[in-house]
Amino acid sequence: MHRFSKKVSMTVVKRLPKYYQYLTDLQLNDIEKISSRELASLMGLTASQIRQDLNSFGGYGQQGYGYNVSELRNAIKDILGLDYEYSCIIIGAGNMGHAIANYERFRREGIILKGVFDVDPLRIGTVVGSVVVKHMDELEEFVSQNEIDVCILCVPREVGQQIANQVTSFGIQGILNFSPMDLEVPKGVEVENVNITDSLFTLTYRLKDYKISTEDNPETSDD
Amino acid sequence: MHRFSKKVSMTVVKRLPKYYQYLTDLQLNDIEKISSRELASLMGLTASQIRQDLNSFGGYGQQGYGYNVSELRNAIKDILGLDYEYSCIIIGAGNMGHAIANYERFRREGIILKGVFDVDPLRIGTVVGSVVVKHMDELEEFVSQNEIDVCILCVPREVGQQIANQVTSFGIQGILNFSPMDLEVPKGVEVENVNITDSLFTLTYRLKDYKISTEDNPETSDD
DNA sequence: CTCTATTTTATCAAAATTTATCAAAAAATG
DNA sequence: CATTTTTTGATAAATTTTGATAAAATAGAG
Repeated sequence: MHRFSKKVSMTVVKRLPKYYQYLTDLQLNDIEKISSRELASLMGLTASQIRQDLNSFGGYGQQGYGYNVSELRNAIKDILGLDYEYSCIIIGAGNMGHAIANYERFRREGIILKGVFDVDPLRIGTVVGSVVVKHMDELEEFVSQNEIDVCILCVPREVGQQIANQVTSFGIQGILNFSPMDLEVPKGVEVENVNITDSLFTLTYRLKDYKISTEDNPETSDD
Repeated sequence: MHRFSKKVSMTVVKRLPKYYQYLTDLQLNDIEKISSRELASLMGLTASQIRQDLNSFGGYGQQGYGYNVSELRNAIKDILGLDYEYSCIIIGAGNMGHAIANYERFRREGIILKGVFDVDPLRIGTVVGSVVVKHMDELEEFVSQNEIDVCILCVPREVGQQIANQVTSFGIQGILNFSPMDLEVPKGVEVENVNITDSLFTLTYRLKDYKISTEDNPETSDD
């Protein structure tokens, strides 16, 4: 099996969830096969890129036919690691923590919420997404008794790094980081950032850009 | 006047918010100047890339000195369009809508929340992030009376496209989309997606990847 | 005021990514 | 059953992005 023989670039990996999403939709609509050309038009990519992307994991397509939707979907599901069930905890039971805890999609794909932690006495003991919020003091013992794969960090910037230090020292290897900052983590720990502010700012950039390029005479003078 | 003469790639633009963040932190720590080498080490980039990135907007640095922190920060702030005040509305007053509405950082950078809309009778009339939730039926009139730059979409997948159609037909040009789907929008409308599921899945990919690659070969790579 | 150490800017080379092309395989057609 | 059409996978070409370095400019020391 050559599937994991050569390293696939992160550029390609970042597109995989989108493939997975579209294939899931196609399957839900009882569509059995799809060609790279059709999928490209659907997703707004080039057919060539799709073939190249998919082929970096193995030959899932068939010449003259295309790709079998459910087969390809299953393959990508496995490639994304979704054939495995992940245990996760959420740290920070604020609005963002709530939002994630109640995100149905995560559970459906096998990401199981095992605990929610906070330091605010008003939050501790309340139920968030079917689990009872515990105090951070209980985190270490909890992690030692439950194998936790992923920590979803929804805490303020000021404490993000400190909590990341804690959870990694307890052995957690994956962090989905909603705190608006970069984290320094030990080798072997994977961090994926969701930086809402950064996203908003690229939007404002594009809005401004559009305004300027559509104005005839920009009078931008600063010195 | 070469500043807006050649188009800057999205790859570079996506790094700007991060520069802005780091420069803000430096300024807060009363650091007046910084060289590309220092900033590179701080941010985990190469000095060369930083120089190239910054120079694509203009000569903010000074040879033999480096970059003046507050000057560069202001420049990037303007480049990101943050010299302008944006009016925004949130559609969907669920947990995610709440989370965004209470995000202090947005207001601080000049993104002003003007309204929150939903269809759930239980939510209408409640206060979210200092504004009262209105029914979607009031959206059109509200938008016509208040110039709204950005719509933050926090609604379920099923209604995302339909609501995007509405808001764009009312003249809104920018959408920050938290609904887990791609949106089709008229030309001139800018959409920035924040897809939490996609982020989680790239994390699970990397977790699995790491597991597999360390089973036989305990060599690790860093970026 | 001159000299040296820094550090940007501009340029070029290298690496990575995307797109295009095409032979080979499979399916569809008649 | 031969022929045409479709479509992949592989390779090549084009484009974009990154990294390295020489040239130019500045600060600071003496």
